Amino acid sequence: MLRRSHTCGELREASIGQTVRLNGWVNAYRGHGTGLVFIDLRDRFGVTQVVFDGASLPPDTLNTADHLRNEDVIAVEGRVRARVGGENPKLPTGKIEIEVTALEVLNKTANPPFLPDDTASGGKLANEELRLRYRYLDLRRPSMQKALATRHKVYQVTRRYFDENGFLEIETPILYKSTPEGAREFLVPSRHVAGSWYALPQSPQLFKQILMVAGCDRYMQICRCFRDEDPRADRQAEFTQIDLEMSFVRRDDVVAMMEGFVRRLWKEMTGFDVPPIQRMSYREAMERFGIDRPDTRYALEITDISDLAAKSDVAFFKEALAKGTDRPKFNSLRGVVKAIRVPGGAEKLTRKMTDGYNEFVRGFGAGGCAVVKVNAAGEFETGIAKFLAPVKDELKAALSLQPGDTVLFVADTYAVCTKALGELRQVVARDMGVVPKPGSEGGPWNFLIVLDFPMFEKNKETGKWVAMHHPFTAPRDDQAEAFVAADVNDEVTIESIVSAGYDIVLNGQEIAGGSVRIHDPRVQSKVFTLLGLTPEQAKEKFSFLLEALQFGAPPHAGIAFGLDRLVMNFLGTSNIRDVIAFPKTQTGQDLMTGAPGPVTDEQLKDVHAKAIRPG
RNA sequence: GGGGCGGUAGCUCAAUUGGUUAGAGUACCGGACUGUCGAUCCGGUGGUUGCGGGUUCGAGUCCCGUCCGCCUCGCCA
Repeated sequence: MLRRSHTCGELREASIGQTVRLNGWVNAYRGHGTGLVFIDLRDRFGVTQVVFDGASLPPDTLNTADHLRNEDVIAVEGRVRARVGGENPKLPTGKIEIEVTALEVLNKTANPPFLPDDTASGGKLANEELRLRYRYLDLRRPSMQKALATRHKVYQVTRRYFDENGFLEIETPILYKSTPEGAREFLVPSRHVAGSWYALPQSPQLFKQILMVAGCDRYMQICRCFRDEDPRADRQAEFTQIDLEMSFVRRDDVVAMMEGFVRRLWKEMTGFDVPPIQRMSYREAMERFGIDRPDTRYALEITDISDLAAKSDVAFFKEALAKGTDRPKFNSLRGVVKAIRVPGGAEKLTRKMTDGYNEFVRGFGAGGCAVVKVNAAGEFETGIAKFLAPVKDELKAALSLQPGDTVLFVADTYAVCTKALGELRQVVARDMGVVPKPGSEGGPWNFLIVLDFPMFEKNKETGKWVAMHHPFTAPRDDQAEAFVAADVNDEVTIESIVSAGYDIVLNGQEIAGGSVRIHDPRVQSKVFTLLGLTPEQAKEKFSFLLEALQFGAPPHAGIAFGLDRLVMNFLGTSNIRDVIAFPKTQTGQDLMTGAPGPVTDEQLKDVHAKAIRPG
């Protein structure tokens, strides 16, 4: 075999005159069969034009070259020369070509179902189902190669940064014990212990805390996590986290370490200098943006106008406000009226759009979305305009309204209003065209650290308290004593306790989350009590961790980044499958391998399991 | 589990209100062609319209069921 002396991406004018050998795939064929054939030869590193000239080649070589087709694998030997027919500015190698003296066909291809060409004739990629079926062909596309390389670089920067900061990379088990709260788990039957099962980890949470007890001081891992829940565009059942934990630290130490990581990562991946990241409390995020991961690249903030609404003549405002004043904060059934001012919305938001908003907020349980426009004269128009007359001036002042604005109102309980407007805000932002393009080209990177989450929230159906992060999340340092002292039936106080948890939000997307962990047994037992776990039940579920925490656990805290989402941001894609080499579909299938697939009765017998086949 | 969109040649798509033999580009095969770079020109092969059923004189088109893919709600401590 003619083994390569160079890759297909590296030859330049400086190499003119050299004899070289290239290996690669035929990316394009342009033939003048009787005497001249051009082949664009491709590998992971680039494309180089090679020329077969009938004037200087044996006829059979020219004939073989004339029958080369896309995706054939070949080796050529030849001389580098300046392009005779003019440069191709589209290629980095576009100033040179290889005048072939020898050709070896390493492997002819079957006719491929589609070509791995980002700029395919017709301009469109084959549909994703087909691309997943033939993943190895799709991965040959330069943009997919770039995605793999980008992901690789994220691994390298990550390992370097944490190594420099004294972290040990430690692997934790994939075959793990089921801990049934949280996400649904994938299960693996045990052969040795009949009737017992492993679970695949949702995250290495408990192990990394144990590693702190074990004196590892600082741990990191780029680890696979498994959650058997329905996927989304940015979510797969099998995904990758950058997982860490630190000893002898408090909240701000971890947050600072994370901020340093983000700054390093963005600098190395994009050249962007991340400015100091703003902090925002959960409460403020919910009040101003209606969501715990606000996209702060645009305004469109939410304003509570309950007081003014009470003085208006809008019947459904008053109905909503009458819904109760029972509890003052999160998850509240208190009736409120909230509004979003949309600058310039009067012109841009069509009736069809605003009708759509009405439907949209109903999906979150709201009765509807009222729309009022501010005309050139500064007067309210459409919908409920005349019923707002009594508070017209106050409302204009409260929302800083200008001619040409549209105002969107939702009236319902605090919880429903907040959720509905928080989601609606994002739709309106897209409709108004105020969302900058994400990705490394053009759009700003807008980071936010969200702090002071409530420790607990009420489950809507059961009415029971659930941990907002997880049961080992500590209260904020200044809240611990109040928490220990609090009456478990005092809902207002319990709800007001904030945790030492933190999320990092990028352009409205949660890219990392973590917390200081509980190392005080009094606090831990109070948490279990609130969650409705008896000491026996808690021990049953988390025995090894609780036991470990008794033997000199250092104060510790950690965080995990969603690696897939980081890579998505660097590539500017909203499709998580673009950043995973072998992703799964919405039903968790791998279209290339056919997983999941059947197993034999013998295999099942070995693991003491029996399949229930639908039928 | 719910909602939405989609499935027609290897691929990307078209096909009028239900109407004759389901078309185009591309790929592939054959031919022509010595400076192309989405090469060009000529010719050809290629179809269980995802699958099953129904309505109809007649179904790619309408109806029911089902499978697959994508988006989304629930879910994801």
